[in-house]
Formats: sequence, C-alpha cells, structure tokens
Amino acid sequence: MYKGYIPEDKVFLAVDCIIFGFDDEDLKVLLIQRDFEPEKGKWSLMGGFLKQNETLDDAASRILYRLTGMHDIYMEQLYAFSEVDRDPVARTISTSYYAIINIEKHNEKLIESHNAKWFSLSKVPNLIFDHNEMLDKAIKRLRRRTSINPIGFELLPEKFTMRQLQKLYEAILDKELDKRNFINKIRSMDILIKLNEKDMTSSTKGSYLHMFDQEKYNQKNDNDFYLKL
Amino acid sequence: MYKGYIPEDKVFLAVDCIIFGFDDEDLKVLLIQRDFEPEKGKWSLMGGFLKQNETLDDAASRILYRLTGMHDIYMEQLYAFSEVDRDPVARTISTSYYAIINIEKHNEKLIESHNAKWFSLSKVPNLIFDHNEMLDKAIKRLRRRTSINPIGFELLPEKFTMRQLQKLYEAILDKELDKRNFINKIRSMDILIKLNEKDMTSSTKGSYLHMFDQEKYNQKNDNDFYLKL
DNA sequence: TCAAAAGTGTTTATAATACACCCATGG
DNA sequence: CCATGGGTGTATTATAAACACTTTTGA
Repeated sequence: MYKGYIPEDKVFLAVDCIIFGFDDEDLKVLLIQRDFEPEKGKWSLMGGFLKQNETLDDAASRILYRLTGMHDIYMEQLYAFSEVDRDPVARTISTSYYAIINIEKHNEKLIESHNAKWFSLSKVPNLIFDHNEMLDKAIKRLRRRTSINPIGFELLPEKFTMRQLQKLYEAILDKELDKRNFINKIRSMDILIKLNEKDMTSSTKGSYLHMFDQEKYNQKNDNDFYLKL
Repeated sequence: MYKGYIPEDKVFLAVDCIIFGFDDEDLKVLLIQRDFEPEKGKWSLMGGFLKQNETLDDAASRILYRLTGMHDIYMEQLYAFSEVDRDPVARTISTSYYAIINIEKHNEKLIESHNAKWFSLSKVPNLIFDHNEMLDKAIKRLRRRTSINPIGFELLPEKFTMRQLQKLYEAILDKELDKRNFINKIRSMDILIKLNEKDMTSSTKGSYLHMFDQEKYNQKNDNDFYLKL
C-alpha cells in the first residue's frame, strides 16, 4: 500500500466505495477484511488510490469493477473526508462513493478473493478509520435519493414482484409500509410494466412480476417521482 | 500560484467557495476577478489550495475569512470536481463549498482588495474552468436545503420583516409565493419571535420585525421544517 | 380444508392552494 | 385624502394515512 518513502507534504487521494445490495430481506453492504497493515483483520470499505489520469468517478468505477466484476453500476459521489489524522499512516483524503447493485449479478469469486462479505446494515461491525461515518452518510443519502428518484430498481432483479419492491423500500427506509398505500403510490408513478407472468416461489397463489419501464421513466421529470413514504 | 517545479504525478488540492448573499431583492454570489494567469481578467469563484495540516472544512473557512473578514459562516461541502483537464495548468481536484452570509456584515475593503463583486444570479458571467457548473450545483443544493432546514435566516439581518423573508425565499426558489400562505407556513414552524418593533422604511404603516429563535429551533427535529413552497 | 401470501377500494385526516379585503400612515 | 405596502382567514382541492376482507392453491 503506502510503499516506499512518503514525502512530508504529500497528500494521498483515495476513493472508498459503499456498495449496497438487497437480498429480498435485508439491505446489505459489501465489506472487505483487510489482509494488510494497519488494522489487518479489521473490516473496511473497498477503496483505492486515485490514478494520475482518471477522475474520481473513474476511480470509483474501477474499484467497483475490481470487486464485483460489474460495469455500469449506479453510483454517486457522497462526500470528501479530510480529517488530518483520519488515516494513521499518511495524510489521505478520501472521497466516498456509494453504489447500488443487484446482489445476484456480482462475481462471487472476485468477492471471495478480496475477503469480502455482505453485511446486513444492522450487523455492520466496527470499521477502520472513518468508514462507519461514511456508511452512515451513505445510508442517509440513499434514503433521500430513493424518495426522489426510483433508483431502487437497481437493487432488484429485472423481474420482480410488488412484494419484493415493498420489502426493498422497507429495508431502505427502515420502516414498515402499508401494502395498499404502497402499491397505489408506485402505480401512480406509472413506470412499471406488469407482466403476464407470476412468481410462484413465494406463495401458492403466485404474484405477478413487474419490470421497470426505462422509456416511460425517461419521458418524465425527476419531480414526478417524489414519494412521501 | 503554481510556483516552481510541478512534478508529473502531483495532484493539487483546491477548495472553491460559492458565497451567497441577499440584498433584499436578489440572491447574489460573490465572484473575484482574476489578476493572474491563466484566465487573467476573467471572473471566478474564490478559492485556494489545501494546506498540509488543515481539513477541507478548515480550508474553506480560511478562504471565506480571507475574502469576507467573517468567521463562523454557514457553509456546506458540495462536491469534488476532478476532471483531468479542468485546470489547464496542473492536475487539480477542487472540492467546492457553498456558504451563505449576511451581505451587510462582510468587510467591504477586503472584497475590494480582492477585486470581488456581488453578482445577481441572473447576471453571472462566464466563469473560469468548471466554476459555472459548481455554481449551478450550489444553487440546486441551496434550494433543496432551504426546503428542509431554515438556513435562509443566515442571509438576513438579525431583525427582519416577513416581507424580507418572503422575498428571500422567492429569490432562492426563483418563483413567486402567496403572501398569506407563506406566512402561515413560516408561523407553523414556530421558530420566529415577533418583536414589538417595526421597520418603517418600507411602508408608511411599517412592518413588524422578527428574529430567528435559535433555542426553539434547537429543540426541534430537522423533519419539523420540511416546507413545500 | 386450511395455511400463507396476494390482491384490491374507500374513508378520513392532513396539508397545500387559491383567493380579497381592510389597516395604518406619511406625504 | 389617497397611495403604498402590511396584515389577516376561509373554503377548496389534493395528497397521505388508516383500515379488512376475499382470492388462490399446494400441502
């Protein structure tokens, strides 16, 4: 990591990624167990250093790809953390990004090779440095963002049931929602396609599958999606 | 500025400040005219480089103080801009902050000595680099923020009339508001003290002055202030 | 036949909007 | 006495919240 000589006035630039996924029950975050000092063995966000010819966005994409094998992940810059002693080894400013991915699509082997593991938000351990703070900020941002933009779909499989969608929102917002009110609100956004296909795994009756309608979504304004839930 | 030798792999860290003020009519932003190359003569946000032993917040405070002579200014980190060629001289990543100040309290002489000037938002010229983009982002953030937190008071004198407050919100949101509805909403927040004192400058009848009630504000949750205007 | 989840509408409460007249004073 | 901006309340509409029963089918 911080190999070789560290000049006195050097400030390192890092990017750390808060990666969210959803497994039909819980909102989860992908963490790696450090196999190097300092803080070896402790859990941490996936991160890396900025390269000379890339933007922060590029760096975040690269880091996300390295861990998940996925391209074109939804992500957003969160905040630049700059406490002078936040990293005990060297002055490092870390710009955090949060990303949300379909938990089924990531590359299991890559994750294993990085000693990474999914943690339910309620079971996140103490992380290195200020990474818990980063995670908290990401959760807050995700909550606000999903109230304004229907980005939650990024976390679901292509075809999903209303029940799954509701559980996702409940997990993000950490509160229970009324089934009927929820469906009415989602329907009023008018960006879902109801398929003639049922998911039979969750009940005997089966529940209709839906898809996100990207086209309809593109035709609307952001403001059309404000959902008070 | 970028004096001396610039090593190949050096990334400079800057902070740029979007400084908002309000003059009873328009929302304004404080810009400086560069007296150095590159882009000498062009308008720009006030900025500076991060020092070794300060946080980004520290740097923003320092820059704000240098230009306005004011301490304890309301400010918020906005976004880190990192396009590789955003600054033609050297690779520079700039973390932007926006600040809101009481336009009456700043130090005129300091501003003059920096070739700085207040611009109405509708009259902002082309700025250097990506500074227009920074400003746009700041305006959007300010709009959202003032809908959620009553930070707008930072822009007003200690004692202000309801009319001033309304004009401020109209300037921030760039739309006209109904006088009666506005006052009802503000009142429902219950964080103003109505004084037994009138401002006689604006009309023959005079209008009551109000103060922000910091104590009551502190006792409430952030959620209590969501105002759909 | 029953357990378990899916599906569906209406009523009530709250919040947002639209809207018009009188008041006080200095000139 | 009148022009100017200040101050006030109610009716209507839109949105959010609360709420319970029927349907389906595999075990």
